[in-house]
Amino acid sequence: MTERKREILASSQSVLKEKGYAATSVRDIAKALEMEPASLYSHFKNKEDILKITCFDMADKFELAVREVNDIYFNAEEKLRLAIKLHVEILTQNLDSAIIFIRDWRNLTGTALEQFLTKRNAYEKGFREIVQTGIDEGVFNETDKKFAALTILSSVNWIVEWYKVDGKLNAEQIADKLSNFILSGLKKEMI
Amino acid sequence: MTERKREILASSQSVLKEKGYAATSVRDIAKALEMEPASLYSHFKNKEDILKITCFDMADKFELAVREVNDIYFNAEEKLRLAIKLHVEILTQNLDSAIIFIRDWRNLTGTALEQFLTKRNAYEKGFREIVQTGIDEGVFNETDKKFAALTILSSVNWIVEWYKVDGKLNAEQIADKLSNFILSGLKKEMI
DNA sequence: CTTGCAAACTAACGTTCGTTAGGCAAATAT
DNA sequence: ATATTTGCCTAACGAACGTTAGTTTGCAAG
Repeated sequence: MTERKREILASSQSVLKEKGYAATSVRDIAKALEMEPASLYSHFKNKEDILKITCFDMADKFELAVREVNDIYFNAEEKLRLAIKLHVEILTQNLDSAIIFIRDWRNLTGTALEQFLTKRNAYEKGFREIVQTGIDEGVFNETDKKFAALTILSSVNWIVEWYKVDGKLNAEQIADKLSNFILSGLKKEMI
Repeated sequence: MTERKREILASSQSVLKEKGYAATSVRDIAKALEMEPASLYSHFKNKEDILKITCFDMADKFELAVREVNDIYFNAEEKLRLAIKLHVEILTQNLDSAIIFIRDWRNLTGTALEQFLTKRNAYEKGFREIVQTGIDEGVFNETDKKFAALTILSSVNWIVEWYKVDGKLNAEQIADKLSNFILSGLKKEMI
């Protein structure tokens, strides 16, 4: 990926995050770059290509992060805290892409959609494994793993709806708050 | 609203929820109804009208529910459990509309968008008040109310992503699970 | 100086989009 | 029985869509 392509991608993502993939035209994207719509096709195969690259880049980042966490030998609480921290960091450091990843993946078609779902599923499985670890260790309440993992991910992903880069909370603080919120619900009370 | 209009609206929502508002054409909607695109305009002002009605109907339902909860004198835990239960019921009983409400409201324009956001804000405020009640009563941990309310709502809204009408969990069971998950995180430990 | 290449351009293609105008038939109201 | 309304139709509009073909520009390597 050339420097210029990365530049164009970043601008495209900034435009796409505003109105969503389907409601944004190639002409909108070109306009923000002060170039002709046709010029974009020197860099990208087509419009969906931009979406594909964005979604898969994000999916790769998340997949890598959760695999890393599961490879390291921590206890479950540490694992979950780390997973949430890495997730929040990826979200906040790539906010435009993250918004597109979360909202617009449905516009992928054909095999791209299938592959995306496979990747996303692997990621969710990673979270479920963390929850399972906690149950095995006896520190998390027995619970529907899938339900718990999805609930956790939904809370975490939702931050893109309100996170502002210059807000008063940084990624680590958000991750801490969220982890506390989630964990004290999941953790078995040790009386 | 005539019977026929309601019928067309329901079918439209069923189509819209699949690919999203922006990616769905008026022709797609008409096709599902086995009628001509132009005929839709006997019932709706334009395409956005369908989105508007859908989003505002849902917003009204939610707003009514949370106001009801806040009017009734319950303790905070009961209030939150009831609010979540009502919310889940509204979601699951209007799944098509709910999906559109959650995913596609951004496609509203002008004053409709403003009014929608005002309504949604009132709803979130209702949730925040419940959290506040709990803090006042000393049964919820002191916490950023806005943060807590948004996190709760995100978990609850996310169920539209995996809820299946014929699944093994009904609305009440989902609400119970979610409430337990959320509440034991929010509740102060009484040792 | 020439060649090669990357990145942009102009022009336009065929398609699909949301929407309107006007008419026709059946149901309903007077 | 007649008038009105409702619900749909056919036809078509202009605009916007994603994309392609072919060309020009500017820079870097030979």
